[in-house]
Amino acid sequence: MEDPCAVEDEKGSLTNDPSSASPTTTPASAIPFPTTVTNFTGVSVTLENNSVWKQFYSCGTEMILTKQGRRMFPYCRYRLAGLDPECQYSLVLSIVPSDKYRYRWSTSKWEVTGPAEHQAQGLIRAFSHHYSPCKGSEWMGGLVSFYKLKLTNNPQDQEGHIVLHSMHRYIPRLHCDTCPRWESMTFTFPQTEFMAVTTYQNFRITQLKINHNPFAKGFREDGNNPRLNRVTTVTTEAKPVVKTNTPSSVLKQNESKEGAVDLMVTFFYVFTSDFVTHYDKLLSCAGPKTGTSGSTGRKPRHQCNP
DNA sequence: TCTCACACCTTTGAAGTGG
DNA sequence: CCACTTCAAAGGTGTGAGA
Repeated sequence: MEDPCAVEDEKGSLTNDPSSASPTTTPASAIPFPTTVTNFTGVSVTLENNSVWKQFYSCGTEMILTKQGRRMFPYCRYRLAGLDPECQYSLVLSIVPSDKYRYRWSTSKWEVTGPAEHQAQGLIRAFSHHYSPCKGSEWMGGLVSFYKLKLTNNPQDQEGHIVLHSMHRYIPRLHCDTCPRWESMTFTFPQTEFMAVTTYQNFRITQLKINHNPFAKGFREDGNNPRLNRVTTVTTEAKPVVKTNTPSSVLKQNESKEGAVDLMVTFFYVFTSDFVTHYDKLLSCAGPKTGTSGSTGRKPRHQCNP
């Protein structure tokens, strides 16, 4: 399936309705977080969809956890520079607690309710790009997207999804390791921090998700959606109607495919400090792109399904 | 707080059609 | 044989009821 977020940046301009802003939110433009991080060796990583992340961060990003696994939205998409073109690198996205607390949603803000739950050893916490390892020139030649990463709250998950605790705060970290591993670099973007939840708590986050995520298009206001009409009727006071004149229309205008090669991702397990890869099937599905098909280069579905 | 069924959506390859 | 259109399947989305 095509990268659903490929046009979100170009779209970029979520309705900036001041009247709908929560008193506790921060204007996205006022967030000083860096778009590009450069380490001491000169390697730099750019958060490609930074504008979207900033909009979500200004409201307090929430990510849904489900038993079967839910994709992140927005997801992490990077552009790398400064790598040794001939050196082999592995790219891994890990998601780590950003503090040691558990939270609850109280009317309009998050409150600490106690210490964080203990994260059991061996739980899946990282996601390796399936091109890993790959030459620096190839990593730098396109975008590195982790849109297939899924989050779950199921400790028994066997699908390779990242296991998190609901109502805890996390932050993704990009690891760039040379192969063989004699150097490791980690890049973190504070604006990608999020709260893991099983149900959205902040309705502004729901609005942002609906406006930006094409898979949630059915919840946008178009005047002909009986379900949305129902929701509007029932929750007029609590949930202002989603405005869509911008995102959905711009989305149509931006249906041209993203030029850069959008690298697929796959998963791997973390057992203590050892990474055990098991993505043979996905690798077999990661053929070259053909024709006007999407940017994932996936093979027919019946071959991809485990 | 969490799980599940649901309706609606996008994406994609296969099948069908016509030149 | 090729280009184009149509269709169905897979899978992603948030909602809302109920546990």
